[in-house]
Amino acid sequence: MLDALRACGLKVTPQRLAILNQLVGDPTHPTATELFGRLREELPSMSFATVYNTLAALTKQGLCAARQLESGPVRFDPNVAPHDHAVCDSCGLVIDVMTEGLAAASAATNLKPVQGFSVRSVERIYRGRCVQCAAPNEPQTDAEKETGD
Amino acid sequence: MLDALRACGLKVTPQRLAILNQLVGDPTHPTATELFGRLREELPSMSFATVYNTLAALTKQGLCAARQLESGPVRFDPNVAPHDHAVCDSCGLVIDVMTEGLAAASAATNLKPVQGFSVRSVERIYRGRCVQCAAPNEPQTDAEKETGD
DNA sequence: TTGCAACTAAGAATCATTCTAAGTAAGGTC
DNA sequence: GACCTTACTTAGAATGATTCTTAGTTGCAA
Ligand SMILES: [Mn+2]
Ligand SMILES: [Mn+2]
Ligand SMILES: [Zn+2]
Ligand SMILES: [Zn+2]
Repeated sequence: MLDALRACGLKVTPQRLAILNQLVGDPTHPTATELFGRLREELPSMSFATVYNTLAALTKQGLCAARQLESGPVRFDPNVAPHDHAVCDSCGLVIDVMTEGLAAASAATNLKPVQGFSVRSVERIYRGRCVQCAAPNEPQTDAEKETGD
Repeated sequence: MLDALRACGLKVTPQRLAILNQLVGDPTHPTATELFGRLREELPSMSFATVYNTLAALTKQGLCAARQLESGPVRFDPNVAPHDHAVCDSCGLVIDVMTEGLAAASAATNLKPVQGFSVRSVERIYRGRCVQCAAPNEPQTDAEKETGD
């Protein structure tokens, strides 16, 4: 953590360590607001702007990635390796999907120019319903997720 | 146009006809603000909220699609057939990319459940630089696009 | 025609994000 | 270890996108 910051020329501060620790290993693709909420007790004086500033700095240095998978706030991803995402239409859940086999080969193929574009990356978004929400009886809403229901 | 609105139970109003006419056949994936700007002379009294209301109604009825391809405002797409997009890192240009051959087959394959998700659709986003911006001499910025430079 | 639900206009409100100004502290230098 | 410089943090204002509210208007079915 500490080394990762130094390695890319960012000063090591308690705020940055806390944000990076919170984000690393979190597979839920949290928003800035979610991270801010989780860090309030650890660093009660931290400003919201610092969360945005820090996430922007980390993103620019490639320590995390910003993803806009749907309308609403940007989500942050500690997984900077190329991968795809599945997004639940019903509850908003986002999970990583590793491209594999034929798909991976196809992704490589797709780095060929497309209609004049010089392609730097290809990402795929699977939309549908997660396991919870696909179950016919109890579709989980965003509101329910928040109350832990 | 007129029929399309009636066919899905929406009342026909001058505002809706104007918005739909403006959007249909426009391949640039305009934002609500862009559409509002273009319609000001035709319907000077139209409210911004009406543009949003109408686009939401059209989207719900499947007459257009809302796409969040990057951070910033949502873009609207008259092309509701499944297709992919290429987005220019430099100037923001968005173009349609039709999936073809192997890629199309792979897309069909991908409608299999992914890690428990029941997949409704798969979309792909190609990121890179458009023809203008890939040219080494005169990369086109958003600002330049607006002034027509 | 008439009635009413659906629609529109105007502006306030909300949400996400960025900016500004002033103070603070990390980390290199002596 | 004290000092300096500059990057960083804070608080709050500002901006931009979108949604909400309320009151007035209109498409269109009966
Ligand atoms: Mn991810
Ligand atoms: Mn399109
Ligand atoms: Zn779900
Ligand atoms: Zn471009």
